[in-house]
Amino acid sequence: MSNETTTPQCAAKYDLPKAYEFEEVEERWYQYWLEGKTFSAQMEPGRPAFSIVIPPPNVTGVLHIGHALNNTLQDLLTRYHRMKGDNTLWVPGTDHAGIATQNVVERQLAAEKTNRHELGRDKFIERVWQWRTDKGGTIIKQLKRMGASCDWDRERFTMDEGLSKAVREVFVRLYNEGLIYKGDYIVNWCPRCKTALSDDEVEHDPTHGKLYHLRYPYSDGSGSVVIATTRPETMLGDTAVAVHPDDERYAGLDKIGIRLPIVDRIIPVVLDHHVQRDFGTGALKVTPAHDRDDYEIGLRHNLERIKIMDEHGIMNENAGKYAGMDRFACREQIVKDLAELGFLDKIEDYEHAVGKCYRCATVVEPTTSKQWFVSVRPLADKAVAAVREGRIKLYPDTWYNTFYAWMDNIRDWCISRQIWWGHRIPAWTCADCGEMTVVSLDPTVCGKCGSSQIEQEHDVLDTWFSSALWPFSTLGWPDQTKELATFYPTSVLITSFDILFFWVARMMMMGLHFMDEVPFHDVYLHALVRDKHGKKMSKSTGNVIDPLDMIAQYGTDAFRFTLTAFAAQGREIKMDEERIDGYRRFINKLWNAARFTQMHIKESEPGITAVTDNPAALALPHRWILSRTDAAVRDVRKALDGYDFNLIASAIYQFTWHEFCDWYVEWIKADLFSDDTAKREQARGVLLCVLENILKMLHPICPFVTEEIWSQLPGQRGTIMLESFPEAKPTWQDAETEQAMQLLMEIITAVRTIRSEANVHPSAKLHVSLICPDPAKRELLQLFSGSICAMTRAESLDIVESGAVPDDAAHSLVSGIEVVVPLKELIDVDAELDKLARERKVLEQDLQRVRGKLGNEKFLANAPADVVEKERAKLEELETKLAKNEESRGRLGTVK
RNA sequence: GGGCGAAUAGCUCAGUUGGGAGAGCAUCGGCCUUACAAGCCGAGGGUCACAGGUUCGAACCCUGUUUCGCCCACCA
Repeated sequence: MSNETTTPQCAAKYDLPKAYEFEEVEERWYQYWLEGKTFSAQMEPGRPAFSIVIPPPNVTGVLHIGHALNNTLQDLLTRYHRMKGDNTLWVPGTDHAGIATQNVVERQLAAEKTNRHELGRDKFIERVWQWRTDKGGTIIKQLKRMGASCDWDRERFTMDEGLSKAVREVFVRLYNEGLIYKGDYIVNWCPRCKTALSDDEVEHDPTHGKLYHLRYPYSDGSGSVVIATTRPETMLGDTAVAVHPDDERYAGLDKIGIRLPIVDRIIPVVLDHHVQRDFGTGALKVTPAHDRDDYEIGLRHNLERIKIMDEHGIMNENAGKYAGMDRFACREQIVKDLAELGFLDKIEDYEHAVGKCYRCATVVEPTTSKQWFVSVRPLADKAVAAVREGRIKLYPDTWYNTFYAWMDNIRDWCISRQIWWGHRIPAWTCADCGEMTVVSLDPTVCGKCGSSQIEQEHDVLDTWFSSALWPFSTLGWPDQTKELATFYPTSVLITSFDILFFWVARMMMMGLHFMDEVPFHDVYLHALVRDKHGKKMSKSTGNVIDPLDMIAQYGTDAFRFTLTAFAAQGREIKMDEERIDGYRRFINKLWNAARFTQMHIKESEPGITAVTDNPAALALPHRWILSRTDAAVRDVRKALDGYDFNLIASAIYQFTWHEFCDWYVEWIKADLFSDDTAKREQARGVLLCVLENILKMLHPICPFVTEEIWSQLPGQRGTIMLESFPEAKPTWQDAETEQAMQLLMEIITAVRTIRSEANVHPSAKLHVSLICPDPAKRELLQLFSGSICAMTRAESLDIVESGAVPDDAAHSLVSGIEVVVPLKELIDVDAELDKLARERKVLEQDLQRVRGKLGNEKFLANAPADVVEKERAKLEELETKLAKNEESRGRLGTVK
């Protein structure tokens, strides 16, 4: 053993065990990387930079398979660019997740038989921070388990001091620009969370409900109109009935009016184009305080807004005798009462979309309330322009249409939330003059009159408000930092498509507005991970795959490889555990290829791979594998640069297993055991070189196993993480060599097929003849007769220019070469005849097609010359094959 | 209602400027062969959803239909 191998690795050199054991390896290497600060970014403004900000998981989160996918893709890009030599930064962090986190802590309090109101606001906030310190680090630990190479010294939290400063700065500036306003509008209200929700935070679930048909009498007693509703309790707040202006059924009704049952209020009939004449009876009850559309109708016709519920979803004093009832209990009661009074026409089963809180699934109640809004139109226009001009690119490109459509219809963004955990709105109202002071530092007096009687807004900001600033707030904005100069705009954002509008679009708006520059150049939107049947994973269905289970069972690398292999653009991901196991086998295969390499190259031999510098001097199989390596490198780089993650995985898999292991390693075994030093040297040098290239290409996907193997290879080695990523090598490209190898491989496969079909035991020695009229090919075959014998386990090999095929031989034709294997009594004549008959059928079909083409004058006239030439060559080959087939059938027929 | 996507081997999917249908897994047969039985060698298997059209030529381009999935939307 050489004593040069004194590199202070994190493990001593050892003979690799027969199977890869990932548990210990993963733990050990992650620690090594952390201690070596290998993930740290440098502040070098000049150098090409690559930066990603993590989509911050909720601080309450635990790693689910979507995180696993998302972070695997980010890590593999980060590692790729780091190896390419870019100054690379991946910013990690978590989101304070207002409602979600508050819910968690409130549940804790409930278990302690108390609640936040008893505790008071300050104590409650303290309690949340405490929770964050104790439990908030879970997902970060899990990301480390995934191998994430984030710059952990730069971990950020949306409630950090720095980020909070950014939030206030943005709020104040937008307010001063008139882009933030406060007003009484209809919003989605969650009676459980007791807060307003933005439109995006409401999910519409198809729900089985009832459609109630209520009869409203005309005020003059001359008749009645039937209206339909799914929420009959809201009739208590009705202030009009609307009909379409052109609806002749109700002509003149607007002059009369309606006597509202139970309430006994006279309400007007208004004419509004919004009403769909063909729905129900074409008459619509209007409750401006509890329905968005009705709210707008109300604005158009100056209708009174009567709120009939409080913030808990309990009927209020305006509900008269129903006051104090829960909204759903009230619904039942009111239907009963209307029925008794004869105002209920009928009840139908009805399936419709019901809006629910995305956090707690409570049915939201549209209601009017005072809220803060962002005027998004001017901000959205900038974002749309940036995307249209190609300054931000979306992958896959199918998202452009959806993006534009959504941005065109965007409504103002309700940013106030009536909870405690979050960034409190920096606005103070003066008790004396009533003016509002909006400043970034807490004021002591009113900005208008100087009074000290000021009180801060109680509401906090929507969580997505701070997330929208993430790409620049994490880099130190509003200060002019080196980080911003070096890493903004970030390179790419990788996220799930379901937060394209929650988050991605808003980052574009804020980034463009405050940095005057896009927040990222590329956006890669990946799919949702579903189960293997394509169903959404959910706890209730019981089809959830827990990433930590997968890691424990198959190892992080196998899991990461699987996620990468599944990540095809525009495809949903149907996760199948069997695939993970398949890729675990792949990693084990690689491990064993490394073991094999290590067996032959134990000691450090600097310069052993120098043989690859002059490929022309190498024997054919070496030239071939180098040419194939070059092709693989080009494929992998292209796929990486285009975010075609599935192609990265398949290119590496295919090359490693089927070209390197199956062909190359098998082929060079004889050389590795040879007495010829030169032969041995070449084989060892190329073997090691190609393995190294594979490890480097694979490292971004499978960081652990590649690092472990790398450290066990001979020579003084640092971490593979900081090696340079393989580049295309034009000197390795060699089409002629690939063609020659192709021919040899086809011959070998032909012999193996004959062998297998005739059921010849592998230990039974064979004699093979090759009839080859082409002198150049004959020379090639002669040169590699040893390899052909070894790969087919043939005892002897004759290569002749011409000759007759013996009666008892199996044979096939490959590229003009006749492969003949005399089988004596081994041959199964019937089976052979069957096979020939099948082959003949195929040949005749092919011939018919080719002759048809070549007989078509239009084809000859219009098709490119090379295509015609190819068809001619094909015709010739098919004719030869058919002739040989006839010959064989005749011969075997006589044997029989 | 509008938009987007998908339909190719038993399953999951490739198939990038239109030119002889591929991979992995599964299945079947044979093998412990100087790294790997977590392996090796070989085989079978497809009317490229359907119907038209363009073209010398279509899995691919166009039109329509069917089925499935997703997103958006103010039919109460």
